Amino acid sequence: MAIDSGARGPAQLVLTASVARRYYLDGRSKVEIAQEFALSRFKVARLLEDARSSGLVRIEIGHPGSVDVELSDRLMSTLGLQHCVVTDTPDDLPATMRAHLGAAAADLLTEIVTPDDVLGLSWARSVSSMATALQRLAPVPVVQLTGALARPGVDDSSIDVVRDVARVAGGPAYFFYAPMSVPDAATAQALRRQPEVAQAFSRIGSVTRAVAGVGAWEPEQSTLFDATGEAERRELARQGVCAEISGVLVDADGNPVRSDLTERMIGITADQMRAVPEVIAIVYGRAKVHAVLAAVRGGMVNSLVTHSTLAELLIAAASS
Amino acid sequence: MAIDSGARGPAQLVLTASVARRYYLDGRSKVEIAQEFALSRFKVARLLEDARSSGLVRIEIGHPGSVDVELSDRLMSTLGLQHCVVTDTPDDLPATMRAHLGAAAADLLTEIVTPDDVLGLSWARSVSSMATALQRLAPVPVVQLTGALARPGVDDSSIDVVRDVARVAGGPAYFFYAPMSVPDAATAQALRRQPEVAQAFSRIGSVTRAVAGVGAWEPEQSTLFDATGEAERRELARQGVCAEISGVLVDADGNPVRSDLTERMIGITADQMRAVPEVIAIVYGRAKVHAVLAAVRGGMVNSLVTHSTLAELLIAAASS
DNA sequence: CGAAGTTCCGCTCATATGAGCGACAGTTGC
DNA sequence: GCAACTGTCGCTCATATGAGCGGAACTTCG
Repeated sequence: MAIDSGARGPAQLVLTASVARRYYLDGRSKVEIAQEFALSRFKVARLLEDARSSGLVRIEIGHPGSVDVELSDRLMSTLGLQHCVVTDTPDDLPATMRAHLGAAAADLLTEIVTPDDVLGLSWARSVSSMATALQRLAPVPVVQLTGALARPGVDDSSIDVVRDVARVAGGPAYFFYAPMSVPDAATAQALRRQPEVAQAFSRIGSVTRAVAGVGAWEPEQSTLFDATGEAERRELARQGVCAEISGVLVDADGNPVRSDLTERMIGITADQMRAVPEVIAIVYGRAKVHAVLAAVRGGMVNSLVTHSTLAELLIAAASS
Repeated sequence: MAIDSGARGPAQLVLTASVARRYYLDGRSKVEIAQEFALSRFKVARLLEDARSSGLVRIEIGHPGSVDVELSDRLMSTLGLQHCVVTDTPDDLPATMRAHLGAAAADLLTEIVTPDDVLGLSWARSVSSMATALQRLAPVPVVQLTGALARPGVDDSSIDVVRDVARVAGGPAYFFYAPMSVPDAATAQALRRQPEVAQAFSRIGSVTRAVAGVGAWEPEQSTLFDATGEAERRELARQGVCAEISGVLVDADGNPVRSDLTERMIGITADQMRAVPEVIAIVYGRAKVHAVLAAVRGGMVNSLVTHSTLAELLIAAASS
């Protein structure tokens, strides 16, 4: 009936509360409190335990901003991430969410990038949103990790993400104009030999932090999927492709899936991506649960910027 | 602008929250946390300080019942009381408040009275309410401290408070039937020599805990005031009478006021009351602020059972 | 560029604290 | 009446913790 299991009567209750106030709010030591109330310090400790377990003292952790720190923490430890930022952005328009998460990711990047870092950027709309929101960055080199994939009819005007970010940072930019995938391996080979491309690629090994999006191998859930022919999509799906991270395809366990397409891609390879110390993915949408899990399990991604809904789903899926 | 002064970015924020959760909610030690996050224990301590001062960690003390523990604590330390129970009873009908406070006082008494105590009861409606609510009490002697003062037209049917409480306790009752005040000193003298009265009075010195009401020397604020002739009321007011506790009259500083009436009272004296180790007063109503302060200052009362409104007023008045 | 703050960090050492123990009192069941 | 049980208390001793310090990195001026 009574919720307060510890207290036997009002005097006990008030005493416990007094002790708790002095300890938790006034910051006095248990020894001091014990002296003040003529109790043993053990008694004080037991009263405080009672106060905690009976709910007389309630401790809450949270903050007034848009970051759900508790959820971020849980997601971080559940997936073993390096960094994790979960915003409580409502699940409305993709563009809105992208903007929110982009801003959150920009804040994160501003905070964690040091002058010793080398920043890699993949081509994704969420990365572009981040670039837009970015206002300050340590002076680091910025390296383009993949070719661009402009979708017909959609002008993102954001092929210059790398250049923009480098301008904010005040560091050198290693970028190139090339598509993410081409029709045949020979063309890809040729492109990779282009001076700008080759120079950017030569820097990939020294990248210390990268930002990418994660796509699920489904319609509308990956720019690369949408740009790939139907037959090839199906073939790749048959081979177990589950997620696409900056052009790198992995199956549900996070293992890279090699295929014809791999040869025709202009961009970072699976091994190179795994070698980057920190890859931050900006992801949103319920549909991407398994793709994100795959990317994390495969070691492609080790930090996340996402929203509450997906975070909860990820935790649930990872725990089962 | 930002309330969280401590955190410089989302990563810092999430880290601080994680550390705080492990420390405050999971009960891990700072050393453990330091190891887990590869920080020095000092850094952990500083993060926790930040978390506290920035409001990321909020600690509240309160409980779901009717006792306002925080206010009780503050009133207790402000007035230097032994015990204090403040309920958040709304200020409605006096009878309702009396019943609530009576129940609270009964709980308090049940809790703090030990078999070694001797209990003294004064005559007051609030004490009667307490007796009604009392359901359990250590087997102690119960001593009547004053004569009764039945008001014309009000049948309290509670002249037997002492007998009732003693029955609940299972201890001996020392009670008598006599009025609180009589028209002349000689009659008072004679009454005091009555065997029952004398026997009860002889126990007053051994009383260890007493329960009383506190009256303000104003109309409707003291049964004794209302029962006293107008001339005498005024004369006593002129002498500075501010409060009445179980028939004992004190001025605003708590000093006893001796007068004709004193000689004509049947009950405990000021000196005897001050000698009782713990006198618990049950008081309600905004009008009694100064009376209660006087009673406490004079050492007549050293524990209080009251309601939030009066408690706040008492704290405000005592602090000024 | 150099000097004077300013902030952050991790150290030492005295103190505060917790785990676990045995003593003791009150309760229960025979 | 007595024995087992239960809950409370305060102890010891190893560990956790805080106050205050000095050094290093970074800022801010001249």
